[in-house]
Amino acid sequence: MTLTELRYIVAVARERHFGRAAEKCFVSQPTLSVAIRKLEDELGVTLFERNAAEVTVTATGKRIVEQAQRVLEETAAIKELAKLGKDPLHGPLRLGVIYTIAPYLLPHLVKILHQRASRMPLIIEENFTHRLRDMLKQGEIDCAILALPFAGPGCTVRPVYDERFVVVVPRDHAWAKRKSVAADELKRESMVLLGAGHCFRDHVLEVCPEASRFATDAEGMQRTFEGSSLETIRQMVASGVGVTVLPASSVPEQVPRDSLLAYVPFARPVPERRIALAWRRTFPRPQAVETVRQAVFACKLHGVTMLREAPANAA
Amino acid sequence: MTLTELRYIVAVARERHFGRAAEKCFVSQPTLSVAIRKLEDELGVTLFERNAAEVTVTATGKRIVEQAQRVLEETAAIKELAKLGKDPLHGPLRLGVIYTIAPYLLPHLVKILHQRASRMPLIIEENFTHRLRDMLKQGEIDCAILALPFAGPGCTVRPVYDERFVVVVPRDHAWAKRKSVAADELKRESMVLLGAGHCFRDHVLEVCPEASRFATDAEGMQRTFEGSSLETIRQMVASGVGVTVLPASSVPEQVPRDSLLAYVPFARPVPERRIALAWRRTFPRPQAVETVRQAVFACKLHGVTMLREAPANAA
DNA sequence: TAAAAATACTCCATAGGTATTTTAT
DNA sequence: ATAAAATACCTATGGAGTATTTTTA
Repeated sequence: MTLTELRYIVAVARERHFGRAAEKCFVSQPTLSVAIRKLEDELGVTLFERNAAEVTVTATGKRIVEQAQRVLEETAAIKELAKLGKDPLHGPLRLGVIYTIAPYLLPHLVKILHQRASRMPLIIEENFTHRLRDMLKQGEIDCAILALPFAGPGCTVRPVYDERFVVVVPRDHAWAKRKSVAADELKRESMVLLGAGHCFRDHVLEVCPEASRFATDAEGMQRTFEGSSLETIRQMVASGVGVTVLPASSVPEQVPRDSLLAYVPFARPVPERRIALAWRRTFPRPQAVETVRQAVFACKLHGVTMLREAPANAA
Repeated sequence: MTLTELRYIVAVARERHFGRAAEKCFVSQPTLSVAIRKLEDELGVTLFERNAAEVTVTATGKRIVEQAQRVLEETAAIKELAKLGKDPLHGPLRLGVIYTIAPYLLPHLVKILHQRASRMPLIIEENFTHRLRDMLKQGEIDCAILALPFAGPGCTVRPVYDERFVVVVPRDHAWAKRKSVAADELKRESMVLLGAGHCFRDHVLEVCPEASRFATDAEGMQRTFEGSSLETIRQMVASGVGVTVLPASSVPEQVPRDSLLAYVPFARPVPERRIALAWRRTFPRPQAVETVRQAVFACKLHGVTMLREAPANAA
């Protein structure tokens, strides 16, 4: 049984005439006759009664023709689905973002993408880098925004921006009024770090290797603390537990007068992290990804350098 | 797009592996790859993301695969319908019967067919011969029981029984006690005939050509009357309008003691009509028709001679 | 290196064409 | 005699095969 044969029997049932039905199907009359005979043989049923005068549909034929019409309608729906699927900016895009980027980038990104690709809603997955890598591989998300270094199997990775780190201290801290702080000054301070699993924790430890979970001071007092999110850490610093380092995008543009916190730039060389967009090489909507990339470039973030002319691939 | 291709994509979506999917479809892996590539090209959409590691279904692919499954289910229903349609004794049979046979034959016939082919309900059409011929031609009925002569275009006609005619007179008529009446005796009587269109009217007029709508007696009194059905005629005779001729099957087996009518056989040669079963030569359920024919033979009708060994075709 | 899909090619089944015959009115 | 479907026969597309290559983890 073929879809063509079904189209033929529907045409014959409609026209009640092999010749005219053949015309409607843009085939010759013998082609139609043979095809219908073939289908009748296969089904073991006579669908049409042929008369020199006219063609009539048998009772079984009528039922089968109706069913054939249903089949053809359903196949037409496939073509419709395909047509919709052709527009790469149509249909949801599943975007993964690491915890230390999501709350600060997404408000900008979502707004821009909503303007530029309104028919492409974002399904957002906030998670750790390693989890995003797995989800990319499994096809649970389509692309991800995360920090380098990153290597996903079968993934293309393109850097999108560099983000400077900023020192955060309590308002009454000695550094609060300083123009800058050097990285190695941090080792004398009590520090608040993100918990394990966050790549940003590792970045900060690179800047300040002396901090670690069980670091203590000369008197044996604990001097490194952990928070589960950047916002938690910020609150801990505000309450005087210690100092910390945050990515620039998480720093408010205007620090309120009554803020308990002060944000101090690093002295050169300013530590920073490189943020990238990653997606499966095989993901069939590269234009959707490119649209996201361009939207990231359009985000207005302080302390961030967009990498518009980035080289092809980077890892 | 072919049904085969749809089967392929459903298999790949299920197995998430071209090789295994190919096995399930009993084809080689390249065959499957090529077919799916072809469908993707035709639809202009990527259905699957291929990885060395694994195959994942795209968002559009998922929708299309679901729709493909629906198509395949509907095609399976076609096969089911065909299977049902294969049994010639399954599904209704549309049977036409002329007015002067239906009320007397059908009670027997329906009972027998209900026993012999319970899955073949009869759709009964009671009408004039000429109307039944048209309906046969149009495929509005499948076969018909009627009186010869009959010629339908594209029809096979087989005689099934001969039915004697019987004279019917009022109880107090001079012939009421006679053993027989000769046909030419009728011309002296007032007669009640069926209305125009009934073939039985013509049969009776062959027996008694002197009767006609405007026949009058010596004094110019009307002597031919018409009724619209055999039962109406019977009542008119009972009320004393005249005599009539009925087919034997319409004569009650037991005449009630208080009947106002008497039934008198014809003297030889007994006039009779030949009843036949007719159907379109192209009707695809000859066994259904044969079943009806055999069922007619099994009917117990008085004054009727079944033609079991009838010759092939007769007109 | 190994596993999987893609490619190259070959073959044959069959869908479709044209010309003709059969059939029924 | 005519109109319509069936049949005969031919062609070419493309579906399916095997062997091989490419790809990527």
